Amino acid sequence: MPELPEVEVIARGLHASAVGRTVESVGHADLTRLSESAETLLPKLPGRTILRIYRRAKVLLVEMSGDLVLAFHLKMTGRVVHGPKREPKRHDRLFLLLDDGSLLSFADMRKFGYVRSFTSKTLLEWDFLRNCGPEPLEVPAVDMAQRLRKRKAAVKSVLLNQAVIVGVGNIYADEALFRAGIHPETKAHLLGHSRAVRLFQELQTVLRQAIAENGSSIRDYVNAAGDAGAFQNSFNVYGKKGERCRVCSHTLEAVKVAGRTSTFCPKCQRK
DNA sequence: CCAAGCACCTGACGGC
DNA sequence: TGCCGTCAGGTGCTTG
Repeated sequence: MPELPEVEVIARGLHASAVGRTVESVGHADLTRLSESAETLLPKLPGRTILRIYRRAKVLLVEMSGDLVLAFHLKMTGRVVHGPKREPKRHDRLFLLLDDGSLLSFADMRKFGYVRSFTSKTLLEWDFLRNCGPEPLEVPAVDMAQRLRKRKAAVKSVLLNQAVIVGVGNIYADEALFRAGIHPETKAHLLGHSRAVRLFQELQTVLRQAIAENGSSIRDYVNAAGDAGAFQNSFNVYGKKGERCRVCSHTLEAVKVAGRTSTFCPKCQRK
């Protein structure tokens, strides 16, 4: 489900509504295949106060008192929602009951996602984050262009590679490539400097716009309050194979790059 | 080190 | 209606 904009929107929403609340109890837990076992994770939580909720790459981080950080990776279908207490449903994975009677819930239909706990020290040592590249909204487009052009793979797969730049997934890779007029199969190292810079300028624009519009909802994504985003209404190419290009009216096509469907306009996007 | 391909799950949708 | 194949906002592991 969530790429950078969606996780960012969730983090901001949770930060605004849940900071200062203390965990009273774990109301429900289905930790099957959840990376950290129930015996080690659950007893750590009651009594801790939520201090800060933020995002790094596509990971949602919940900083709690007593030097504990919960890391949620939502993968394709994970949700973290803060709202009124309710009964567990089929795909709910973890319920944290808070001291104002509200509920912080994690659900994940496909079970790809996970929760792990860290101290501030072990979080820094976590291989996943250590292997992550820079944040696209914190680094100049010129610097990202230089990183990209060191790779020989298709530009689309380089955009998806979290070791190069974090936060970009299939939606925003396709949308940024369209805006920059670049064919997804173009070899990254063959892109000229100016086209690579343009690509990251467009990427930054599309990520900021998506955050402002509350993220993109295809089927599963909802924000911290359980509401859908609106940016899917602004897509130019993602999921639009066979439709007309908004710019030139040519029929949009799709190819597989790095195993992912990549939709593009063959007239507007050149190798 | 880099790149490619499949595995991990469940559900929705289209074709027959 | 129902069965079957395909596809889905991501990453991890294996192989070359």
